[in-house]
Amino acid sequence: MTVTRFAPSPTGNLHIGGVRTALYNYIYAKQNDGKFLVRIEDTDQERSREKFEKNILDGLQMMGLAPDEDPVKQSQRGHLYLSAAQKIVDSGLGYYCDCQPERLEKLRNQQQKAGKKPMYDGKCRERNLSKSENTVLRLKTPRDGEVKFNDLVRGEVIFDNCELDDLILLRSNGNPTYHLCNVVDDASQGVTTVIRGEDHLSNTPRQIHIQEALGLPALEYAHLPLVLGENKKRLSKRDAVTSLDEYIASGYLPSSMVNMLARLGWSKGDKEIFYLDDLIRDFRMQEVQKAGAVFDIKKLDWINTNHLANLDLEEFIDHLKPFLKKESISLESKDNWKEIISHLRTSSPTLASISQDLIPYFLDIKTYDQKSVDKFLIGSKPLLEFVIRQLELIEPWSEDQLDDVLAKCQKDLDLKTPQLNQPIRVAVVGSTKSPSLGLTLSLIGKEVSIARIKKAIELND
RNA sequence: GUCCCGUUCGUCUAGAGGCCUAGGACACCGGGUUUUCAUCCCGGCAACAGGGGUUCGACUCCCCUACGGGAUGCCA
Repeated sequence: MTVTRFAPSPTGNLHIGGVRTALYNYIYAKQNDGKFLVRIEDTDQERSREKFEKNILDGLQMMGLAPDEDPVKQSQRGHLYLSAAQKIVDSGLGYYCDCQPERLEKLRNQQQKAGKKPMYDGKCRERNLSKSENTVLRLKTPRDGEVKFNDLVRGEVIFDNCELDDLILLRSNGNPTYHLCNVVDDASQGVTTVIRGEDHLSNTPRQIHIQEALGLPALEYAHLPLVLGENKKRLSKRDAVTSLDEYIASGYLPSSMVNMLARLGWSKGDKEIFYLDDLIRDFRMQEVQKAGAVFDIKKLDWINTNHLANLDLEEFIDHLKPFLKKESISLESKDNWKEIISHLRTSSPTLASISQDLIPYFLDIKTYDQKSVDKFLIGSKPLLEFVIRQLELIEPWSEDQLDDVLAKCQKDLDLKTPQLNQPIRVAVVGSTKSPSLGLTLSLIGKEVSIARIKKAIELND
């Protein structure tokens, strides 16, 4: 059975690169009727935090990428690594080394200066040292030959063993290193396919050597191209929003994030809108692009617009509610809230900005758009006074009636549509952004509309 | 520095030797939807990194250069 895993280290909040890795792991497992597992790689005690672990797990849950088994934590399986290390020692494939960091650093510098690849020189390889307080355990890496593995996105990948040195398995403090843990855990969790970022490509031959020393079966790999920022560099907190939470807080739907991340580095014909189910059906790891891909927020906006539009009204409102709360908008404060939402739901690409757009329909106008005021409100006093007199007569206050009256005003005043409508619109919603004017006024209601136009007139004085 | 991986419109990509006058999408620009924003529709702009091969023929195969990324840790 195919078993994949997502193995984040809890040293930060779940970031979108991680989400993509998890997503591809999840999809691949589901496509093969396999299992998707999560492993928390928290061996870095300095930087690992419980809250990050929670954030990662919650994030996956939210994205619909829940693991098929309870996540395991490396910090709780120390014995596994130690016994694996012992096995390597016993089989003579590892050795203790007491070379000091200072010596190693000097060595590296020299090698680099000489134009060579920095590598441990194997000084202790045949010294047969036994374990002591400041020895590390190293793996005896084969000196010649090559390592081959199959990569689902790159095909066959080959590394020369002479490029690799004897890596450290156990630190001098006795703790296992990342590579050892990783290999041991993949084996113990029954992982068959390792799907991870391209930054791990050159780690792979090292890990294969550990597998071989432990007599473990070979795995299948897929190294994903990295998610890049606008600067074409690996997406980093420094120059872009990286954490999933922030995207969700801006009002992007989880399904939009899935769609966006899946489409980054992969495509299927002309199709652009995908949901998780579509991906499980259509995605092919072999079709994944080899080069890194830039994360384009504009494309995300467009995708989100589509996903939002595909929601039915009830679902849409459920997603919108937390954002309304942030703006202190309560739907119940208006009888016609359903009507308002259904007309405004496509106003902006994110739930957060839609909520902003909704403010004038539920609360007082918070801010007037200065440009709109300058352009349309200044000098509009006579016009607005005229309009108010007409509006006050309207009964019932319906879109049709409003359209008629507005058309009549336009004729009476001999104005073009925007000349009449824009000042009214700005007076009523604070900007030029709103549905057609008759509809806008009907949604806002007679009393409030007239009050706002009066206020706009005062503003004019 | 060394090793590895990569390189098609601004961005995401299609393209597995002739179907390519290089296709789609986002963005952008212009037009339309009885002249607000958004939506929607129509149209436009725009790319095979460069140089050598191989071949009747190369975006597609090979080599070199350039550029970008990754790895070079007792981090993961």
